[in-house]
Amino acid sequence: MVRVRIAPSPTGIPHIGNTRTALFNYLFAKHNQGKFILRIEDTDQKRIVPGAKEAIVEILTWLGLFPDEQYTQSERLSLYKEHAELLIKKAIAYKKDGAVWVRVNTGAAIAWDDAIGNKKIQFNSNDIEDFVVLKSDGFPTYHLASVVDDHLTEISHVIRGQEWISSTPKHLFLYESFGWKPPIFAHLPVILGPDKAKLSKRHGAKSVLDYRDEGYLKEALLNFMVILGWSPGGDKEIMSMDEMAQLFDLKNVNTANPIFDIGKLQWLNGVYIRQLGIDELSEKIKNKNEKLKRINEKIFKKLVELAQSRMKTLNEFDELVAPIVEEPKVVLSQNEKELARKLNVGFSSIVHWESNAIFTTIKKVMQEAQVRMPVMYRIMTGKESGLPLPQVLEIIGKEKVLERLQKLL
RNA sequence: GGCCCCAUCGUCUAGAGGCCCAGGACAGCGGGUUUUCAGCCCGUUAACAUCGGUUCGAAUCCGAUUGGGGUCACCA
Repeated sequence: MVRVRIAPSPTGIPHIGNTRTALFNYLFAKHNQGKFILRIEDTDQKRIVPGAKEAIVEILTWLGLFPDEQYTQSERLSLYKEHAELLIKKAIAYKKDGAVWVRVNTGAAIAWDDAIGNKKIQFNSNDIEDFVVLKSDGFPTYHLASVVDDHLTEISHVIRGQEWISSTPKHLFLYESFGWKPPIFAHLPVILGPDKAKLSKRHGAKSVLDYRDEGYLKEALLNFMVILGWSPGGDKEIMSMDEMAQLFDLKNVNTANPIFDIGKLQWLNGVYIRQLGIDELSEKIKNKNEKLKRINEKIFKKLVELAQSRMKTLNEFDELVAPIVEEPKVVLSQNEKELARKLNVGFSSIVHWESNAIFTTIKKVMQEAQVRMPVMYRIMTGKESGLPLPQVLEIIGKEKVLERLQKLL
């Protein structure tokens, strides 16, 4: 029975790195009809950040990574204490300054077969220093708590970041000391920033909640994270969660550290936005911006249709629609004023105000003055590009359009 | 620095000895469609870190070098 776990500590809001580890664990569990377990590692009281635990759950919920079981280490303190005492009894651990330390046997090599890259990793136990298992405040350290919990909850595979490789010998030593069979370890390469340094706040280390708030779709984020360091082989890269779970295998997780590339995420987000139906997309956009709920439903959908292929994130809708929702600030040159005057005359004579007629007028003015569309855009919206102009003007309405032109002259 | 991990286009990757003078995707560049910008379609630039082995044959196996990363807490 496959049982995996993620073990976040509530000391911050999960970023792409942590979350990708969660995803890989989840996919591995689903692929093998196993269990996906969430364990909150709140054993460092000083570093706990209020709200972090809630954020972890919120992110997992948003992404659909629902845990089958959940544990919290601060509720299991007696368990760790018991086991620390057991180690003392076995003369493997000793007390010093109120803490319980473990001395690793010297002499023997400590090795395991890592599931990533399918290779053997070996340490010399002489290189491993004594370490604390129970702190003087009575809380366990990660080393003790995770080993005890992984064993007690029958974790079969520990899939975690590569930063844990150097403490794995300690864990293995603990397993051996307790007489327990260790799980299979799989150490995932860490995600690097564009500067090839560890992911920092400036780029990908933003909280996953930030990406959601910026208008990224969970499907895009999930797809992005899964192809960062994993490939099903061949050319496939757009996948639904079900496909990922079906295809996922630790065997083809890459051994090298991938670099976070926001451009690919943006592209993927665009792909998923374009895949959405208009109703669904409208709903998502409205949920992000209350103000938009005031716009007439029919017009709103029309705007969504026009904007769909032009958005990389949901939030970009606001900017695309700005020239319609609010009066743009435009200052025109003499030449542009002349064109505005011509547009004014042309538009005034349109009886049935709709995009085709509007466009005919715009084209006429452009032809006469030998100018191109960006000029027209600037006059009407203050920007040189945007949603299709005739449609935009149709939506704004004849009266309002003429009013705007009036002011420009 | 010690220990450990890693190394294919700028980026994500395919590739598990001959199918590879290395394929796909993003980005870039060029063109087409056109109502600007997108989108869509077509084309294009660009990589096996280096040096030694092994082999009839190496991106693929081995070693060294170089480079990058991780870790060295009563943090996880």
